[in-house]
Amino acid sequence: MKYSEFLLKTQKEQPSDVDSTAMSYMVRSGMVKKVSAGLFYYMPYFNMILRKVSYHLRRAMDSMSCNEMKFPILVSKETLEKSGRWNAFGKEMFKLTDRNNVEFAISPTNEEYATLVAGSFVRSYNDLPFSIYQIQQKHRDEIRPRNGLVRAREFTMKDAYSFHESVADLEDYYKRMGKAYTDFFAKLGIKTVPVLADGGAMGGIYCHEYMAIGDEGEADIAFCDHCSYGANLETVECRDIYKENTKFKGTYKEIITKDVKRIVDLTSMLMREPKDFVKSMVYNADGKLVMVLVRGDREVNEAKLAKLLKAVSLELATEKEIKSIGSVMGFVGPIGNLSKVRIIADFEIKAMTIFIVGANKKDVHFIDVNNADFKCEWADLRFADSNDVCPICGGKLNITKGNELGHIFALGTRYTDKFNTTFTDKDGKQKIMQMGCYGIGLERTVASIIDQHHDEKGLILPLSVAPFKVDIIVVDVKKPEQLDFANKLYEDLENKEIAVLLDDRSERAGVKFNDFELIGLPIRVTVGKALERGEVEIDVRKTGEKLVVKTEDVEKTIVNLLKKLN
RNA sequence: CGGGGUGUAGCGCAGUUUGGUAGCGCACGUGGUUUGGGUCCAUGGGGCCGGGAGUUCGAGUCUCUCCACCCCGACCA
Repeated sequence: MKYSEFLLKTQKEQPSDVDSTAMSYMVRSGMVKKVSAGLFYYMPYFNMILRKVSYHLRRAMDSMSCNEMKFPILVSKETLEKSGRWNAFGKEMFKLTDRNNVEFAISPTNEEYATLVAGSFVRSYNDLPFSIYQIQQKHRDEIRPRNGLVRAREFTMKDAYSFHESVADLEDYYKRMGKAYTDFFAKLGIKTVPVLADGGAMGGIYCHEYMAIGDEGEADIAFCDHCSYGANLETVECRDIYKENTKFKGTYKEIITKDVKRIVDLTSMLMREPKDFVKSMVYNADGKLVMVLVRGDREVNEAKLAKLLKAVSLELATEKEIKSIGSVMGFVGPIGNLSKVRIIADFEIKAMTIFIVGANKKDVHFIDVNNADFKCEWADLRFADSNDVCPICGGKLNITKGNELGHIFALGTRYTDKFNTTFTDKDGKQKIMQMGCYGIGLERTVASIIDQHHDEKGLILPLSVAPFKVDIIVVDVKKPEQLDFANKLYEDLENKEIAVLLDDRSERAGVKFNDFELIGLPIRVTVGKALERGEVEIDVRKTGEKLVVKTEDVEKTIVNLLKKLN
């Protein structure tokens, strides 16, 4: 490709509304342009990188004997209701209606179709296992799109689905797919770690997220120092290591706290720390009201709560609902004449002796409350932090940020049950298939490559994803000998299947050098004044290595450098 | 959905307080200059000042309204 014919416009200035380093480089290097919230133009250079990523992804899927196909993007309400996801995915899906008033969703992922495909093609165990995948645009009506391409409303997803005759076979395939994911990300130069995660709307037996480590990551992940344990922070179990302490039982009394609802305001008023409070929050779980207690400086872990209650929908109660249990918003607590409400407290509260809670009356709190002053169930309801220990071995937990690039699920019969997807087993009996699904977000993957491979001047693309391996810079395009030599080299390299960007623009050398560094191609060949001595210069972006080579040795040198970079 | 903010040239912004010919930098065109690290000089083009309604002799600026986008929150009961 000649730069003069390539639609690539870089910019010097920092874009104003980007919130991540990767996004800033993507905009400056002319890769993407935002159209509206969470929607982007993918400009040619970015599109080429995406194609490189897809290429490696297809090879990874090939290695898993996974068959590429394509599902419709529209899925009917009827189909999604069968799996229960019309509601479970809910507002996250874009929905539309056809001229006959049939409702559809623009698919957020395709378990339903995959299951239907399995049902219609698999007759007996002889057809199993099999797996299918597609690389397709996905649409999600995100609450708030952010972080550029990391949380967009439209994105490219590789979604794969596998079907098995037994759980053992599923688990074997799941493990191998995990390995294929790790290798795939490594091929792109991304450091990832698999962590145990929460299935959310997908459901299933268990699942792992593939997290790219990065300071600007959206998710918190925890690792153990000693064993190989790694998990999304929201799933990390906090052990019940607390002994009930009833020392100051029954000593509580009312205090007036007029117009003070928030804990921060109460702390200054009462000269206490947030951890001297117990927060009481009322949730509506599938229509039932539940009061949840956590220490004042903690946050309720809704994923854990939903799991405990086996709730599909979980929301904070409204003011009206709080009234209905005999309390007042802002002054909720576990002590008093409360009706129709289950009270669940975090384990940690067991050890608390004198603390503050709402008194279920406007402008009143109780002070010096003991955990034995009310009845409740105990459970693990909070987020773990770095003071918690590894739930497997008891080692020290480290907490860091990461971005979820891939997510694999051992679904079991979560979907195949609903669609009655059966096969005839060896014994002649009909059995339900075991299923797994495996996703990767492509744009996020590119963002993580950039996040992990850049310097202050721009990108440093790994060879595996660089759309061009070599950038030939013609210092002075008005000198025919420079242009001729560059053109010849360009053709020779292209004939060897080495993709080249030939910078033949009539810009000053500095502009071309800066663009080379910004867009991050691996090798720069400078055709300039040294050509008079029969020499050109070669720069390696990643290592900073600089070579001066004879014109007749250029090709050989490039081939060798590329081998070394690989 | 709640709170806050911003909409002015392709991009980044000033101008709005106090109404009076729409500006700056980058980018772009032309001429020259320079030529191995984003040259310099001159000159030019480009705007429904987010949309609508109003107040006014006159609105980018004031009022009302709608829209879009951004940030924070959406559990702090």
